[in-house]
Amino acid sequence: MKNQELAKIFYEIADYLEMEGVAFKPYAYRKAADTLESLEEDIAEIYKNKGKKGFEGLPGIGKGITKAIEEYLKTGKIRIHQQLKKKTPINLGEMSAVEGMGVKKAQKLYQKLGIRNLKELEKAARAHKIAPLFGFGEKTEKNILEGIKFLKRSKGRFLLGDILPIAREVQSKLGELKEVEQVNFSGSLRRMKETIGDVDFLVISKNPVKVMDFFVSLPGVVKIWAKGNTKASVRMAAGFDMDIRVVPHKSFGSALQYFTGSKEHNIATRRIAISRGLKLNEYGLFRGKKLVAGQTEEGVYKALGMKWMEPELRENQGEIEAALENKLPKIIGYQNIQGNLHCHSDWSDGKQTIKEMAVAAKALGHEYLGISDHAKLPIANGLNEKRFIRQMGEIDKLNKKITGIKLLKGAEVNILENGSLDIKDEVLKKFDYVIAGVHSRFKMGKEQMTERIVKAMENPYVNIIAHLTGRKIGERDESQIDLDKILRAAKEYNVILEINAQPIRLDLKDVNIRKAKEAGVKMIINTDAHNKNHLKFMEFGIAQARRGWAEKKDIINCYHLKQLLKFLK
DNA sequence: GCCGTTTTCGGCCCGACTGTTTTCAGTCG
Repeated sequence: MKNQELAKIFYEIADYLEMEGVAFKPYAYRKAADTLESLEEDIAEIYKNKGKKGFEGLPGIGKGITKAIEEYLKTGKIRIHQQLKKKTPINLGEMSAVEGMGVKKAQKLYQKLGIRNLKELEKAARAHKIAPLFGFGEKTEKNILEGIKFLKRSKGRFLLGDILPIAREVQSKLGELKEVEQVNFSGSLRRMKETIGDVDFLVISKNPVKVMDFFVSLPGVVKIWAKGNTKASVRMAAGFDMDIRVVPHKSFGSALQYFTGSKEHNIATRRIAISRGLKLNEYGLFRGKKLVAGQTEEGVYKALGMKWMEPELRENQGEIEAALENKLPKIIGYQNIQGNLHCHSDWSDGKQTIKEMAVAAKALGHEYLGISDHAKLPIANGLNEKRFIRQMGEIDKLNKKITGIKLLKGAEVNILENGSLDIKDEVLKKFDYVIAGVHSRFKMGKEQMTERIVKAMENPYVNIIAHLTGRKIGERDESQIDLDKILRAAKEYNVILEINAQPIRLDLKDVNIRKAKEAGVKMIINTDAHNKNHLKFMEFGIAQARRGWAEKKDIINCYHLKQLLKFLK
C-alpha cells in the first residue's frame, strides 16, 4: 500500500516548504497527506484501474498533487521532494520531535553547525555550540537538552484506559480548589479517542494565577514546559503532558468547543463561521467585535446552524454536514448497556469465580452476564467439552441461588487455521450462545484470514465473532482481512461482531464500527473481563461505538434479557 | 497547491507563551 509512503513524503515536503517560508503550500500538501492517510483503497490500485481520473473528488488532491502522485507511482520518487531534501539533508521528523524545535530552528542549526539529526543536536548542545548562535541563547540550548532527555523517555501516545483514570483524579483535585468554578477535560480525551497524546484541562476561574500555581505543583509533575497567566503545560512522571487553560465564564462554551477539537473539526467549524461573516476562536463566536455566542457549546453550534454534537463525533468525518442537515445520529449512550456476554472466570484464565463475577456485574447494574471461558487454549487453561458440560451445571445451580442478575452459558472457542472450531457441534448447541475468535496465526494472508473467519461464521452455532482483527494497540498489528466480505457474511449468517472493550484492543475500532453499522450488521460491546475490575472497561467499548456512530439499535447488549435471548435464538 | 452557498481569483483557522533579534518570529495546540 503506497498511501502511507506518499503521505509521509507530502508531510515532509510541507515541512520543507514551511522551512523555506513558502506560504499556504504547506497546508495544501498536508491536506493531501491527510486524505491519503485516511484513504481506504490503495492509491496505486486506483491509478491502475482508472488512471488519474480516479483521483478526482479526493479532497485536497488537484492538478499539482495528482502529477506528484503519478510521478511517485511511476518512478518511486518525487523530484521536488528530492531537491528539497538535498538542500537541507536532515532528519526533520527526529529533530522536530524535540519540544520547542521546529523547522526554522532545525534549518538554522543545519546551516550554521551542520546538524542533521538528534545525535548531532545533542552533541552540539552539550558542547555549548548552540547558545552563541544568533537567535538562540542559553535557555534555548538548555531546553533542547531537556527536550531530548524527555523525548528519550516518552512513550508517544497512551491508552485511553490508562489516562482517563489519572485525568479524572486531577480533575477532581482541581475541582476542590475554591478558586475553581468549573473544570472539564477536553481534547482527544473528551473525544474518547483510543490513544491520547496529552491531557487538556479547561477551567473557569476568576483567579487564574492561583490555579496555574496549583497545577504546576501537582504531584507527578517533572517539568514545566510553559506557565503563563491563563495557560500552562507540564510533563508528568508517567511520560505524558498535561495542559491547562483558564477562561472566563462567558467564553467557556467556545473554549470547550475549541479545545475539544479535533483540529480538523475546528478548522471546518471556523470555515463555516467565516462563510457566515463570523469569527470563531476560544473566546467566542464574533460578528465584528460583538460576541454572538460563547457561554455554551450548544450556543456556538446553534449560531453556526448546527445542533450540538457529541464530542466522540467531532473528527470531521461527516458530522458537520450531518449537523447542518439536522441528520446527526442518535448515538448509543453510556447508560444504555444491559449486560455483557464476554468474560472469563477461574475455570480458564480469569481471576475470579463465576459467582464473584456475577456479583460484580450486578453491582454495575447489569441484568445479565454471559460466562465465556476459553476453549482448549493451553496457555489460558482452556476448557474441553467435558469441562464445559460440568461448568454449565454449575451455572444452572448459581442461577437458582443468585438474584438480580441472570448468568448465561457461553464459550469463547477458537477459530482454527482452517476455519473450523475446536469444540464439537454437539456441545456448541448446548450453550446459550457461542463466541468464536482467532487466537493464533494472526499474520496469515488477507484472503486466507478472511476465508478462515467466514467459515467460522457459517457454523450455525456461532453467534459472535470476538476481536475481529486481533490488534493490540501499540503491540500487535491488525490481521489483514477483507472487511466488506466479512460484513456481507455477518449479515447473511446473522452473526454479531464484537466491539471488544479492553483498552488495548478496542476491536472493532471506530471506522470499522461505522462500516458495520452502514452494512446493517449487529454488534455487541463486550468487556472480555479476566477479573471483576475489567467489567468497568465497558465504558471504553461504548466510547468506541459512539465514535463509530453506532446507535442503540445496532448494539445487541442494549437489549433487555428477553429480547436478547430471542435474538440469539 | 487547492478550492468555490461571496468567489475560476483571492483567499487559505486562530491565539498564547517563550526567548531573544527589545518588537516579534517561532512553536505549539
